[in-house]
Amino acid sequence: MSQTYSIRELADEFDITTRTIRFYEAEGMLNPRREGQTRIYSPQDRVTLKLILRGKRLGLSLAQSRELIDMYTPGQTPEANRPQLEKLLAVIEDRRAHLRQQLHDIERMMEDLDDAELKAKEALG
Amino acid sequence: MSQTYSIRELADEFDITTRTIRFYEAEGMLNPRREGQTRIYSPQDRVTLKLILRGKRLGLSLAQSRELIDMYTPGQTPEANRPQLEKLLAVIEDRRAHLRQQLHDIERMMEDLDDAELKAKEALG
DNA sequence: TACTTGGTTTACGTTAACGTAAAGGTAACT
DNA sequence: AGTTACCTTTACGTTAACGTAAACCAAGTA
Repeated sequence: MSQTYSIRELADEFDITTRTIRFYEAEGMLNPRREGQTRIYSPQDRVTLKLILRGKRLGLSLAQSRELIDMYTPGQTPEANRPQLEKLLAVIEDRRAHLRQQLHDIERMMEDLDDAELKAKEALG
Repeated sequence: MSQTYSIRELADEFDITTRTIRFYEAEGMLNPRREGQTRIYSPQDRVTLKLILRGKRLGLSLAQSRELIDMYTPGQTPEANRPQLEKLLAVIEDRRAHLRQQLHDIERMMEDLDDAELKAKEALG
C-alpha cells in the first residue's frame, strides 16, 4: 500500500545516523510502527523527521521543534480551548520574529561575504 | 578619544552575561585592553562581539564564527598566499550555501506558520 | 554451517557553551 | 569603618544532542 522506510533508508536520505533517529524517538518525536523488533517508518514519520531537521538547521532545539510540529498537526484543534489557541498564536508570532531576525542576519552576512570575496579576489589579482 | 565600554555595558546592550563575554575572550575571540585588572572594550571589540552573536543566531559555532571574523578582518591579506586565499573563497562559498539553505528553510517555515495561524484563527471564529 | 548484513537494547562517554559558586580586589558612598 | 557596587580569577557543574561500544537477535548468503 503506502510507502514505508527502514531506519537506514531515512538515515541515508537525510545524512544522519540511525542513532539520531532512535534518539528522536526516545524523545517522543517519532513513533514508527514495529514489525517484530524492527522499526517501520511511514511517510508521515518521514515528514516529521524532515521538520525536525529543518528546525535544527534554523537553530531550534528539539523542544522548540516539537512545539512547532504539534502546531502543524491539527490534532484536536476544533476542541482546543481558547487559551490554548491564543498561546499558540503567541508562539507563532514569536517564531516569526525570530525568523525575521535570522533573515536580516543572513542579508548582512551575505553582504559581508560579498565583501570578503571581493577583497580576496582582488588580492589574487 | 575613542569610545570605550565596560564589560557590563556590553553585557547589558546585547543581553548576555559577563561570563559569556569572558568566555569569548578565553576562546581567543576578544582581546580587550586592561586598565589594571579591569577590561576595557573598544568599538572594534564591540563589533567583534556583534559578529559572534550574529553568527550564533544563525547557528554557527564559535569556531565557525572565528573563521568568518578572521576572514572579515583584512589582516595581512596582501601578504596572504594563494592557497590561503583560495581556501578562504571556498569557505565563503560554503557559508553562502548554508545561508541559502537557511533562507529556503525560513521561507518554508513562514508558510507553515501562516498556515497554522490561519487554522488557529478559524478555530477561534 | 559460518559469516555477513541488517536490525535491536542498554548504558556510559563526549563536546560546546556557558552557569554558578567561592574568594577576593578596589573605589565610592554613608 | 562598613557597606555597596563594580570588577577579577579559578574551578567545578550543567544541558542538549548525540557518539560509541558491548552484547544480542534474525535473515540471507557462500
